[in-house]
Amino acid sequence: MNAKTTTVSKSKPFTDLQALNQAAECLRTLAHPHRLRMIQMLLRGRYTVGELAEACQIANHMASEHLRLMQRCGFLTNLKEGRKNYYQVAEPHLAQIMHCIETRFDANNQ
Amino acid sequence: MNAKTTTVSKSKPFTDLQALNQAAECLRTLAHPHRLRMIQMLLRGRYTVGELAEACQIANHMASEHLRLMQRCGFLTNLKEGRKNYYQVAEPHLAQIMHCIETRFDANNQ
DNA sequence: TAAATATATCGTAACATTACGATATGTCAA
DNA sequence: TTGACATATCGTAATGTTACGATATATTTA
Repeated sequence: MNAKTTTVSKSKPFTDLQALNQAAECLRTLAHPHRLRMIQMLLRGRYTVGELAEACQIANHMASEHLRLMQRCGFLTNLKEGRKNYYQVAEPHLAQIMHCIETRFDANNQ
Repeated sequence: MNAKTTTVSKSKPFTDLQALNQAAECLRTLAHPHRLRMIQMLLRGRYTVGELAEACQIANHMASEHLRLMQRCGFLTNLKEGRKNYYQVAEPHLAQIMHCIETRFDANNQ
C-alpha cells in the first residue's frame, strides 16, 4: 500500500509520549519567524545579540529573550566576550532540519 | 552516524519575512504531540479520524480538529468513504522533516 | 422513518506565548 | 568613579492555542 518510496529510511516512529512531547516542545521553539531567522544566521556564523536583533529589526532585549529560549532547549550556546555575547548553534540536527524547511519555503525554489 | 551526511548543501536562507512567517506557521502546526503522532502514522498508511483518535487516546472530535488544522496548512488531504473520513499525507517534504525529528528524538538512538 | 455511527463545528474556559516598557546587571573607557 | 554601552530580567497586557462539552451534519442500518 504505502511506504517508503523516498530516501527516508532508518528512523522509527517514537510511540513514546515523552519523546513526542519533547519533539513538540523543540518544534514550538523553532516555530517563530525571528527565531528561524536567527538560526539561519547562526548556522552560517556567530553573532552578538545586537547583530541578531538588528537583522530581525527587533529590540535588543527581545532578541535576548528569543536566544535564551533557544538556549534552554539546547539549540544554542553562548560565549561572552567583554560586554558582547556571541551565540552559536549547538544542536547538530538543526542544520538538517533548517535545510528541509528552507527547500520547502524558499520563494525562489517554489 | 547514519546516512545523509551529504544532504545539507544547496538551500538558501530566505530573507523574505513572508517565507519566514509561513515556515513558522507550519512548524507551529507540527509542534503538537498528538499531531506528530498522527503524521507519523499517516506517513506509513492512511487512517480514519477514529483510528487516529484512538491511537492518540483522545476524543474523536479533538482528532478531527487537529486533522483540519493540518489540512489547512497543506500537510494532509482527506477522502470520505461512507461515513468514514480517511486522511493521508499531501506534503512531500513532511517525510524528510519527520525523519530528521525522529532521528533526533527517538529514545533508542540517544 | 428512527436509531446508531462517524465526523465536524461552536462556544468558551484554561493555559501558553509574545511584545514591550521599565529596570537591573555587567563591562569598558575616560 | 562616572557615563555609556550591551545584554538580561521583570511585570503585564494582548494575543493565540488547546481542550472539551454540547450540538450539528451526514451516512448507514434496522
